[in-house]
Amino acid sequence: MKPSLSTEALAPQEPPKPTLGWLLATVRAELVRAIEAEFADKHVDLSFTQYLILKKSHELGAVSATELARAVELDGGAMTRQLDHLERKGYLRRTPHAQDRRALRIELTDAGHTMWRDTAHVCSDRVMTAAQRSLSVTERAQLHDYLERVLNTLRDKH
Amino acid sequence: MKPSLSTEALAPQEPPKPTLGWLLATVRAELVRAIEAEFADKHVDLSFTQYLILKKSHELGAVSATELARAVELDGGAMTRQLDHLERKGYLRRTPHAQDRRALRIELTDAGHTMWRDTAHVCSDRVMTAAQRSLSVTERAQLHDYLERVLNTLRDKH
DNA sequence: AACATATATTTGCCTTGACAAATATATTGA
DNA sequence: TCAATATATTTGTCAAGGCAAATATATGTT
Repeated sequence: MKPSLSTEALAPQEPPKPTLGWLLATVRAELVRAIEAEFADKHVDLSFTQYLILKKSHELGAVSATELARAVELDGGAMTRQLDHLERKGYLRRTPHAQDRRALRIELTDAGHTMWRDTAHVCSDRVMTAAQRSLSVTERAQLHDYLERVLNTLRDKH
Repeated sequence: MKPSLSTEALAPQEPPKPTLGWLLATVRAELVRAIEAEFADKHVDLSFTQYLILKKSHELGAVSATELARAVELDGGAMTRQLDHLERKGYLRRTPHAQDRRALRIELTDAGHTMWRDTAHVCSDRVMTAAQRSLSVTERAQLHDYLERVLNTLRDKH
């Protein structure tokens, strides 16, 4: 490689000095990457967002698109498009709501339930468990607690 | 609001049950939002990504676009476009590299240095400090440590 | 009932970033 | 030197998500 352009000598410093912000972004990105890699490995055709939608759909049962969007914190427009994808893949279906003709009833198909229980859920669980294996139970609880406190501070609920 | 479509009664459960993944995503998103809000408040016309570029540019001095892209972990193509923006705003400049005619030398202008030191840096510092105010020094170190360990596990070092 | 307002979904537009192709220049090896 | 290969930057294309407008339907008010 050419001599560096930098005015200062620079060490190999690959991690750009782990600030809290950098750590949060990087750990999150690695988790998403790992889960998507696990999906690819098991020939599961799901993006991370689609995985979140299946998960919430399984948790909540039949709900409207708007409720689902709120639950996964996704924009309504984006939700419409992801529902298109997931419907085309056969994992969920849109049914008209019986009382409210504006609304839909989004629910997993049998294939969707099976995919969730037997595959997607297993993949993500394996990754999340593996990711935390170097932390003791106490440390996991502390990590959780610290992050919640930072979040509460940011949202100003002291 | 209409009666819920859900098959189960659902409590107001606004936080969708804070998993580690959710906490990471949410804390990070809130930090970015808070910093951008602080910028808007101080009439600083910078996106979060642009802020990262100015920061690295200040840290590293004159470097090539590729080095800068690696440093902020941004795609090369995306970097080109952000450099366009930042150049148009007058915060940095592209100079041809003396020895390598393929490469550029990216460096802050005087306006860029001033913006960084007197404004952007101050805004982000205030936010990051405030965010962590509910954690003791020890707890901050632990949070840092736990996140690094999770990251190392994910990247499979040791 | 008629009207104003609120909500559910869809669609269009915009920005962002990843990825790959294109172009220009460097470097290495025969 | 010439060819093969590697690198720096730019550009095109694509998918994703945010936001706002459009459409359909509900709800509340007079």
